[in-house]
Amino acid sequence: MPELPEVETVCRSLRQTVVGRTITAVEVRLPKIVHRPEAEQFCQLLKQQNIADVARRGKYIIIKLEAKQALVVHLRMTGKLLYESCEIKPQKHTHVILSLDNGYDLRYDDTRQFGTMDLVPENQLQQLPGLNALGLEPLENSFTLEAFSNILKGKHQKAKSFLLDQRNIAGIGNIYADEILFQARIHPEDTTSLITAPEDVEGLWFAIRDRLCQAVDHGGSSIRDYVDSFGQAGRFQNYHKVYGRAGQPCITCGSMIESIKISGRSTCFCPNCQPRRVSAG
DNA sequence: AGTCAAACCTGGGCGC
DNA sequence: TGCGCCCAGGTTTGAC
Repeated sequence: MPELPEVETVCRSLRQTVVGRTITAVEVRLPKIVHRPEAEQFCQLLKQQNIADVARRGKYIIIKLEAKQALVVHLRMTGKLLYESCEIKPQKHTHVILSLDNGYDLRYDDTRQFGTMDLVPENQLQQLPGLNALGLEPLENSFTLEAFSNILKGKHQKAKSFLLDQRNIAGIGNIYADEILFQARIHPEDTTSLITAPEDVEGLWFAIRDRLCQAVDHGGSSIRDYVDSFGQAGRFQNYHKVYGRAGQPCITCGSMIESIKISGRSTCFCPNCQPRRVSAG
């Protein structure tokens, strides 16, 4: 479910609610969600800590604590961070509960149990596996056309694989990869080495920012599970042009949207609007 | 270096 | 109603 726009929406909602609060109690109901430290120590270390800030890097949520520790949460497919009254009964898939000092809880809920939590000293964030290998942050000012061109240049991946590879650009998942490639009129199986024309490179760079920004503005996309920390669904699914539209006519040209598999991921595209590039010769 | 399949899990949707 | 199968927004690992 959650890609950059959804994770950003969760972070924004958490900033309104949990920053400044104190964690009064911690309950880990499914220990495997907590990677480090071991669950018992995790609870001990979090208790009585004050929440200083909430940040995002790629698809990671970083809850910063005043004692210079950071709680790093990855939602994977079905994870949710919910801000709920402690009087509401925890659900079947509520795995971690942080009780706050105002009668509310910050709860981690995850049907498929793929998500992770790590509590690390803030100065060791850069060593956390996964977080330490992330590429450019696409909504930051540092994501310039030049920086983007430089990473594109050295790669020989399929365009779709390039966008999904978190070491290149952080935060893009299956939905937005398809939407970005449609806007940039690039075939998902074209290798990045074919994307050399300046207008193509700039078009792709622009599409990345544009699709992600638009999605953030609409509170992300809710396909099945995603909600923000208030339990609110996103609205950007209403603006998807190719994702989930296989067999339906293209919004731009009326051709049938096709669905193929690229490294196991379903990929929707318009064969007319996104023609294959052919290498010279 | 790049690609792919499998693994981690539960639940929804489909065909029979 | 129920069973079996396939599918799902992510990441890591190991094999080719």
